[in-house]
Amino acid sequence: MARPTMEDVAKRAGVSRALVSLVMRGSPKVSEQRRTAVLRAAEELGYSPHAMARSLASRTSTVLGVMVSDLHNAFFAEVVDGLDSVAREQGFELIINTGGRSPARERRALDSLLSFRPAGLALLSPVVPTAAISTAADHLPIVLVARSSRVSTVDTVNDDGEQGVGLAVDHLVSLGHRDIVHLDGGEGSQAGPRRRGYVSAMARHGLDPRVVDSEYTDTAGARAVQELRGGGRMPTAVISCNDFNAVGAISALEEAGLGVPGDVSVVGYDNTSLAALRHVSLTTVDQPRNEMGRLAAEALLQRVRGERTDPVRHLLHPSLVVRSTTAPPGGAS
Amino acid sequence: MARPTMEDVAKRAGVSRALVSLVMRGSPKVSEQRRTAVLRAAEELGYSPHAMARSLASRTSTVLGVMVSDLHNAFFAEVVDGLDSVAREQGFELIINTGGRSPARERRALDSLLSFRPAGLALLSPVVPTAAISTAADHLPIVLVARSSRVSTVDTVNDDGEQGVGLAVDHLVSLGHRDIVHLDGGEGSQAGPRRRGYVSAMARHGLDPRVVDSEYTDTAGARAVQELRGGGRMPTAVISCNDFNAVGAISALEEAGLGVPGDVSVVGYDNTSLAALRHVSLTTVDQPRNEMGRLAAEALLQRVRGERTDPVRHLLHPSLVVRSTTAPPGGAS
DNA sequence: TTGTAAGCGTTATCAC
DNA sequence: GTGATAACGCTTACAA
Repeated sequence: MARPTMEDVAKRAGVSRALVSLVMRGSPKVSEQRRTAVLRAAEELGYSPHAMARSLASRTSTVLGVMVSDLHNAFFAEVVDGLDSVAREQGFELIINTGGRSPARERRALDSLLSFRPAGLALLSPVVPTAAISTAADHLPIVLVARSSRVSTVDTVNDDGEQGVGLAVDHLVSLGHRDIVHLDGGEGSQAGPRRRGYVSAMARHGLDPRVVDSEYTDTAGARAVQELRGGGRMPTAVISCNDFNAVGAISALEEAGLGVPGDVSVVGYDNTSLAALRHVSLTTVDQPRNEMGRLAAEALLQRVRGERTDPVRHLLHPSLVVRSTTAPPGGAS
Repeated sequence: MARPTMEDVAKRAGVSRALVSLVMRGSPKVSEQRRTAVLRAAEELGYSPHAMARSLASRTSTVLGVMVSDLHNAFFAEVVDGLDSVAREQGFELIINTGGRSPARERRALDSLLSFRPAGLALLSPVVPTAAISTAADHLPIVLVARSSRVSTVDTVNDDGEQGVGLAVDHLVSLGHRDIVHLDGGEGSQAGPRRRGYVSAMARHGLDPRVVDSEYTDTAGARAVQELRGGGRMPTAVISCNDFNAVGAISALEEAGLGVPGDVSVVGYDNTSLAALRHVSLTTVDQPRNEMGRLAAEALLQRVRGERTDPVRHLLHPSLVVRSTTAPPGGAS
């Protein structure tokens, strides 16, 4: 059960521990003969280097910590993919931990990650208080994804939610819609910019904004539509705060006998895999998630290498993906 | 930037390093006075213990490694939740890594996890070769989730796919269906048991099985339905290998002008959050994912504590969740 | 090119 | 109760 150590390999190869260390790290100043001897001994013993001991001795780390606030949301999976590919390219590896969208669990996840002394930390849509983040930022580089912050020592990567919802409004207006409602994300992350984007885009087109309180879930989307029906005037188009909400809205509309997009057009946000399902085929706003992950990793590694100390704030351009849930108002179903 | 060490805390509190260590580990044999002094010093310095150094010195680990084959599949998120809660209860923490369903990436993820010398390893639906797994199993406890294995040194946790699909067949037969097709998962994990369950359940009811090759994606499900239409006889019911496949099948059926469940009933597998969306409302087979995670963690920790060396093979009972995509054949749409 | 020796931050074993 | 001191597995000057 006990794993072999460098000492074991050294003994078997008849060399010193230090030499094994050099071979393991691919140093050029080792004779070919010794190198193969060491490598063979390691192979025979099934030796693999002890990352923790290495990091302890070298006072360096090749680990980036990632805190994913919610593993259930596929949004983060692609951000992690982006982080992973850049990290790997540059010789770093990821360790992931999850916060379950609870500040308490997130705090523990953060501490756990920190206890491994990673070179840097990426927090994906964290809900922990800013204070905890800025304290941690005193000790290592931190990048926030899908959460903005004014802390001057952390980098941030976000999509421009204002612009994204603006694209959705423009699209609907160009189709001829004038009565467009926004189903709001409430306290949810990034809900603010999306709402602001809606309001200002409507104003730009000289239209009256109508915001209905809702949340980032499909039942909330359905409920919002029911409220809308109770309230009297039905809009010709709905812009949801995210894809889940949009799907809930669609099913409530259909239950009410309203066709999508025949009677009401619906636009989502995030372009999750759900939106791409042919059964759903939702027009939605795409965030460049993979790119966000890549930029986050790069921001982290720049700081790790000491290339930069000023904070960087990436604001990426979202794009509209037109599918089958939007059409001119009053068109055939 | 450099983090404070135990030495720093000791100095500030005016005690020895060993005493700080005792306090950090909550030893009872420390005077109340010194304890609070140490704790305060640690707080002021922002000290947090160095997990790697601790593990190195104590020759123990309180870390469980988790390799998630595919972060995009929400199935695993709940398994991780189960693992996490048990691990936490027993004073362990998780570090997660992802394999992206590629054997090469998975190997790297495995090595990375191993390099932290965790107390045990949970592999969620891994695709790495058995050899790699059994080699690793020589050095630490390993549990496989959603992947069976005959390796005598690893534990496994699976749902009984045969039984699960049997439930689906029974349900459809009790509704009056006799012409039931299975859309097969091909090489996918757990596709074999599901197919066998279908065949034997059909035989039990004296019905002819009909298996159509497919895959675990919605486009594959749609394609299989198109083949079925081209082939002539349409069944009255379809059992998909998983929920994604089922949703694809539904949309292809609807595009063909066939109502679900009016003309054709559809059953999925996994009870993912997708199936629960009201817009989908899919009848499906539920795996007790959280429970699977909990059992996996418990199996691991039993071995870690040396309480057991014989392998354990958990085979959990799935259950049927009846929603809106199944009805008697020939019924109204 | 190779070996020796001194750490890295912690725990464990003793004495006091 | 408290404090030295020797590990843990590895890296890294520095010497040889």
